[in-house]
Parts: sequence; structure tokens; C-alpha cells
Amino acid sequence: MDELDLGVFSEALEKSKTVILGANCSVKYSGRAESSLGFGDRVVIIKSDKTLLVHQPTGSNPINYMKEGSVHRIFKEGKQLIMRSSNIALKEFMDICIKKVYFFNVRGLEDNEKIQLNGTEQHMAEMIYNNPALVEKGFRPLSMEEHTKFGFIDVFGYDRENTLVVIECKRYSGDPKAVDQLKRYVEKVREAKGLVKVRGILACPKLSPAARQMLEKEGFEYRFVKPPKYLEKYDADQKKIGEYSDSDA
Amino acid sequence: MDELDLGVFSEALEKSKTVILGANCSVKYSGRAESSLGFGDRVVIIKSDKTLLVHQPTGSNPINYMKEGSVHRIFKEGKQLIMRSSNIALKEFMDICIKKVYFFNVRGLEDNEKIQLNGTEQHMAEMIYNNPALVEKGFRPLSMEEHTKFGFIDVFGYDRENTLVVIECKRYSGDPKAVDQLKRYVEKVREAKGLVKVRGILACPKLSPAARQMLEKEGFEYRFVKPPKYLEKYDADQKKIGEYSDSDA
DNA sequence: GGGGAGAGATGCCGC
DNA sequence: GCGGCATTTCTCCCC
Repeated sequence: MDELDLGVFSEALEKSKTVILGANCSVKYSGRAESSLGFGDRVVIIKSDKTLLVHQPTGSNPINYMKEGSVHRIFKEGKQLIMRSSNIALKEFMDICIKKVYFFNVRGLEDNEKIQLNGTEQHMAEMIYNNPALVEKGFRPLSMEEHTKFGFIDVFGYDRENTLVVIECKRYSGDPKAVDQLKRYVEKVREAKGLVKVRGILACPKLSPAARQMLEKEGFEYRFVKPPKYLEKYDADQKKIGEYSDSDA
Repeated sequence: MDELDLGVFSEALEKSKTVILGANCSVKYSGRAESSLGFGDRVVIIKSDKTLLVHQPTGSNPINYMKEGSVHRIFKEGKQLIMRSSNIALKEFMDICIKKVYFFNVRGLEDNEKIQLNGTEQHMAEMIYNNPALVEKGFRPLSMEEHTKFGFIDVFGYDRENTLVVIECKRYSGDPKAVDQLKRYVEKVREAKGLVKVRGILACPKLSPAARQMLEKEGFEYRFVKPPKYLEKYDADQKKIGEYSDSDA
């Protein structure tokens, strides 16, 4: 379908179908920020929830977009087509000026599936909670991923000397921001409990030089922990992880 | 095009064309994390740089993706098609199992345009640098957006009493992370210069309650500043912003 | 709806 | 390549 039938387009939006458009176009956007993009070949997608994406032929992210619930209409202006989108609630506006249409697809799509994802920071916290020896012998977790009154702490517990321990997990490299975050939680716990000594531990598979320096300066500790991957071994009912040794306990 | 011609597909990838596929499919991914997604209707895009995106009919973000430079091949397995993608360098792998094809487009797309974006944090820093009175009377900026030896400081300068000032800009609401960041820079400058007093200012259009409390506790200050929007008034050569008054200077 | 934090974040720039 | 940081971040969860 090389031609863009305005009636088909309007009907597609009305019926919450998905629209895919390959076209040479330019884009102007104004809302939270402002942007301008000259003419080039792009893929434009309007989803059933009225999300609009403009994709260049390279890169992971859309170069321009409008959020869910936007309103789109299309009209002729001389030889060109204008696709005008607006989201009044968010005060966002976009004009796509279309010079040439390469392809045009309309299709109702149905998808009620949700993704199951493993190896996130939350899974790291669970793993540590269920395998305290990953931190150290005698560590006794109290909570994980909980909105405590001290903030959202990944893993919270006592060490063998009954000193409180705050653990911040990062699934990738520990960086200055992660140490900032750990420090903020540790200080909040110290103040709230009136304690002098609360331990802070950063658990991640890697540590940046600046982060290491900050950790040392604050008297915090580092533990090498990798996010768990257990797609085949994962039991959705039990959520048990049996492959991590507790031999140090 | 309702049929997916395996030859057309292979040739498209070879010639760096863009492939758009509407299909009922399931997705499994393994790499930095692991994920599993049951059958549903989706749009699959392979870009000329071999980025792969899987989009559900709602939402801004791809539900699954492979990064630039991945390798994709497709083959029949019984009644179904398997699209297998891998990125050896990143140790990432994906299988898309295709049950039904709704549409299939192949097209070479060309786009050398780059977006011009206004109203970013960098523009806020430029605006303050060029209009110091936005901070206060007598403020003298030294640098902006520079990798100083104290870190990457948005705006750095002296106040009228020759006290050093570190300014952190945020284009949206100032939050605890922003105060952490400001604090880190201020402390670095203090230590490096052996100073007792270095001022910290958070410049943003909004401040969260927790951030306000942290600012006060640290003795830092808040300035109401909005990111500039000046699409029509922007002069690319001069980069001057004339609409902000300097009457306080 | 706002606040707080993660993300398979991505993208950009600098070293 | 890694480090550090912004993003029209987006998304989720909780208040």
C-alpha cells in the first residue's frame, strides 16, 4: 500500500488499529522541550493507545514521539500531507510534514501478554535475602525491597554483632550515584534510630573507580554480586533459588 | 504483503534495508537479563543498523529489542517461522517464534538529518551563564557544562563576596538525587580548594518536599528557573538569549 | 496525580 | 572501550 488513504487513516484511529507508515517527512515538536528535524526517511507508528513513534533508520530510540492518549489527524496541504498530533493534557504538540509515502499499513493488533523478566535488581535483592551468606556469615536479613520509613531499601538486616546493615543492589556497575543513594539511606537510618554505627554495603558485579573511592571514604563496603539468571530453573510458584551456595553460613 | 518471503528478508538485511513485520509471535531473550513473552500481535522492526525492536500494540517502549550490530536470520520450523538474533559481542540472544504474518514491508530508508533540541539542561546552564542575574545580583560565572577537576559542574562561579558557587540545573522537578549530586560537587570543591564555605544552588522549576528538606539541611539554596524554550527566537550562530531580563544586575 | 527509584535503560561526550 | 551524566527519559509502585 503506497498511497495513504485519508479515510482509511481516520477509520484506523477510530477503531484503535495500529498504523505503520514509511515516509519521507520532517518533524516539529513542542511540549516539555522543543525540537526540529529536517526531511528524511522514517517509520511512523501510531499504536492502538494513540502512542506515536517516529523512528529514524538507525538507533534504538524514537527520534520523536507523542505519549499515549494523544489525538492525531491528517490533512492535505498543497502537495504535502500534514499529520498533526496533540496532547492537550500534557501540552504537547507535533507536526509531521510528509513529502512522500513509501508504505502504509493498518491492522488491528491484539496482545494481552505480559513479559516475564529475570535478573533485575529486585531479583538480586531476593537472592541476597534468601542467601544471606552472599553478604557474609551471620548476616540476618530483616526485609527486602521495602518502603521502610528510612526510604526504599533493597536489603536491610543485622550482622552477627547486631549492627544494622543497609544493602544497595545494582545490577550493573556501581557508580557515584549508587554510593550517594546508599549514603542517604544509611544516614537516614542512623538519624532515625539515633545510632552511631550503621553499615552500608554496595552489592554489584562491578565498581567504578570514583565509586570505590567514595565507598572507602564513607567507610562502606563492596560485595561482588551478579544479578541472577535462572530462566530454565525458575519456579513461578515457589520463587526459590536453589543454585546459590550457603556454605559460608 | 502478507507473506514473508525468506529470500526477500535475507536480501533486505544484506542490503541494509529496513524491515517491518506485523505478526503474531512469542519472544525469548537472554543476555544482560532474561525474558519470556507469550504469543500476541506485535510489530517487529529491523533497522538498517541491525537494531531490532519488538513493539506491543500499546506503550512507548519496545517490549524486547536487540542492539545495533546484531545478526538476524530466519528459518522455518514446522508451521512456524523462527527469527533468531544474536549479538556475540554483547552475549545477547533472542528468538522470535512467528505463528502468523499480518504484514511485511521492506524498504531502503535514507536519513542524514539530526534533530535540533531546545530546552535541555544544557540550555538552562547556558541561559544562566549568559544571564547571571537569574541566580542573583553580582554572580560571576566562571564556567558552564565543563568537566572540571571537581567533576562535571553545570555552572560554576563567584558570588559578590567572592565565595565559590556550584549550581546544579534540573529541567524538571528537583529531587533527592539532584541534591545528592549537588552535595557531591560542593564537597569536592571544598576539599580540593581547602575551603570551609562553598555555596550550592539547585536551579529548577520545581522542588520535591524531600529535596527541599535536604537542601535546607545542607545549607544549600533553591532558585526557580525554567528550561528555556525559544524555537522561533533561537539564533544558531549567536546562541544569544535576549528575552531574559538582567534588571537585577 | 506526585514522589521516589529502577531500567536488558539509551545516547552523548570525554578520556 | 569505560566513566559519568542527561533524557521530551519511561515504567512501576506506593502514598
